[in-house]
Amino acid sequence: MTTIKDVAKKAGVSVATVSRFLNDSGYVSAEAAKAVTAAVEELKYELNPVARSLNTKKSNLIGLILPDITNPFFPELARAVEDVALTYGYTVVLCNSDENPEKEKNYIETLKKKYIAGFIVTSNQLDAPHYANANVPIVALDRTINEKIPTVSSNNKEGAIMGTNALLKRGCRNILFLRGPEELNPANDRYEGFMEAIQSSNLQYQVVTCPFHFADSQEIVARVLKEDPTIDGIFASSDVSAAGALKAASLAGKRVPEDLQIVGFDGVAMGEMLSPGLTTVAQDVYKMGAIAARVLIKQIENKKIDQRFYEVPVKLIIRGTTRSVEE
Amino acid sequence: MTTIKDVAKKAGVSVATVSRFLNDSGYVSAEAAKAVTAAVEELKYELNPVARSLNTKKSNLIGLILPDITNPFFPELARAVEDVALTYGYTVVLCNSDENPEKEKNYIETLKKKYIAGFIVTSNQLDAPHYANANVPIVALDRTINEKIPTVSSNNKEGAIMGTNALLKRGCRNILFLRGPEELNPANDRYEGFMEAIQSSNLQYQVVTCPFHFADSQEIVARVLKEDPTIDGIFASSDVSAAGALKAASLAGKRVPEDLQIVGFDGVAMGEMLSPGLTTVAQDVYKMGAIAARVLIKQIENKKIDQRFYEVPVKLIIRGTTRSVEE
DNA sequence: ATATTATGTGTAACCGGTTACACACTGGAA
DNA sequence: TTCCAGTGTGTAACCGGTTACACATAATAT
Repeated sequence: MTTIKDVAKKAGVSVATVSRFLNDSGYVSAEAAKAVTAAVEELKYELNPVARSLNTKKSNLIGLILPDITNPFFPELARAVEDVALTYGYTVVLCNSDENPEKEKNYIETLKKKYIAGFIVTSNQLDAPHYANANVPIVALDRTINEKIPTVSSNNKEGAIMGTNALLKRGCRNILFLRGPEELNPANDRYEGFMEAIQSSNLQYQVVTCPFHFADSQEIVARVLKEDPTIDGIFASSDVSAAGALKAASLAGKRVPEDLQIVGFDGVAMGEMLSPGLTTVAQDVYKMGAIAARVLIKQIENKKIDQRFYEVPVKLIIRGTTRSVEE
Repeated sequence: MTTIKDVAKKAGVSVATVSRFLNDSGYVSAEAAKAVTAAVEELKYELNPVARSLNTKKSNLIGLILPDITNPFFPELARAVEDVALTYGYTVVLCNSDENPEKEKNYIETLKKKYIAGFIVTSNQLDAPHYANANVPIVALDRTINEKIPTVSSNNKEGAIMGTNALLKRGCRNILFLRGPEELNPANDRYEGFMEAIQSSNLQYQVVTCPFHFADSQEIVARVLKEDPTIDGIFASSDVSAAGALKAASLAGKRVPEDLQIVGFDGVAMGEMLSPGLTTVAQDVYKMGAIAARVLIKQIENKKIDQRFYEVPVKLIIRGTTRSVEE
């Protein structure tokens, strides 16, 4: 392995000069620069990031902390983060937290020892002291914030309004809203949006809390549909729940979308594969991840951040679980 | 930050003794051990992994190279790898290669500079020189091998035989096999399994190549079904293709499973959400990832590896796209 | 009693960089 | 002419560990 010393020797300068040249710090004469460039080229010198880390106390590692990569929402996020990180020369460390504060804390401490450059976090624990005291750049994704931490999320409330209106516009008169878990901030925003839209309509509705889990959702919807057969629209806070609803509906002999219309939230690929295809409020998950990564890197590199909150717009995708609009 | 020197001073011994104690290398008296333990405790000393890496030329980083975490097959794999890595004290770096040898090479080189401990790779490029010359422990996952690299995969051929027989046993007389891309080793093994099973039956069949992609599969199946309406069974080499087939079938007015039975391959969660639920040959993806991680860590830690090939058994999951067995 | 071997410890070099500091030189300002 | 700021460079300390080596002592073999 060739080291900075080899380069210095070959270029006929000191290691300090080589280092200054490589880091573009301090003065280096044109002459020296040329000699160093040549030596680097000739020796195929590549800087050792570990050695550098040791004295700069910095690295180009980014920690991506998310509950569970297995949850269909996160892979795309991870992909976006990794793509952006790569173009800026950063490396992504994957951390599945299972929403467990202990695990999160553990990751943070372990990685801080490696001089990690920053974290992108999807967690409810963001106000926990290990974040506040982390003393490392952080960006919060999807979930809420400690006021000081930049946050990227979908425009959940707006999306919920769009989704609700989509059902209203298509003639639903009795809507079931599948509300997500109360600990989840996005779920609350969606709930708010739904309430706002439905209340200004004066139509009948009901709200049932329902985890973002297929089988549970199916069961819950099956029950509710039996209790109240007049339900003609379901707005689920997640696509997985919507899929559960769709299954429950078809098992209950409801025709979708003729008897019952369904709208999901998320826009995961699976929605397209269902029959009929799932109408949904799609998040631009990739974009969220990409923005989060960029904002984090800006922080890391001490560039000015223009905003503290980034809301990524959401898009209504019409497929087969809703009817065509009544004019 | 407390360093090994602080510990040495407080314990009244030299740094060498502290280091020897911490690494359990060389001789350390009981007395010294006690003093060091106490000092570590009192100062809350934690070893700096970067400094250690610098001279040992080792780290506890594991690179996970896969085509695209967004592909539903991989998150579970990643999860398993990360889980196992965590319990052994390793950290996982996520690398999306897009099956691009240049990107793979890049990751390998970048990470080798960080003294990465080893790689888990899902790639077709495994014989490329940058793997052969990588000079780092590697485990191949799902895809094939350079002879020398330990490999973990599903029992694809056996699985294909099971899937085919499931259709045969349920009375299919004209089966369409959706073969996966020819570059993919698992796809070839599945093809082999299908051929073996079907040929010993003397029944009619046809094989169509079809990417692991929903919309493409749907289109291909729609066309084939139109050309040959007597097809009464489809065995798809992936669940995504099976989903496409299911959609095409229902759009073509075929009743599943009455007129047409479908079996997929993979066992992704989405299969359950379809209507009817997808019968499929399920891989134990988590297990594959976990085994790969364990085998890699064994290699890293110079423990003996008992095998070179690990075949993880596959399981037939019967759901609604197949009929009950004719006795 | 002497030669080995095993045990225990500290000093200092080293891993491969960065950077504080000292020093030299140049050119313009006073 | 003198002073100072700006430019350019090298020496050596330092980041926080590991480890080769030298040395001392205790235990065992001969």
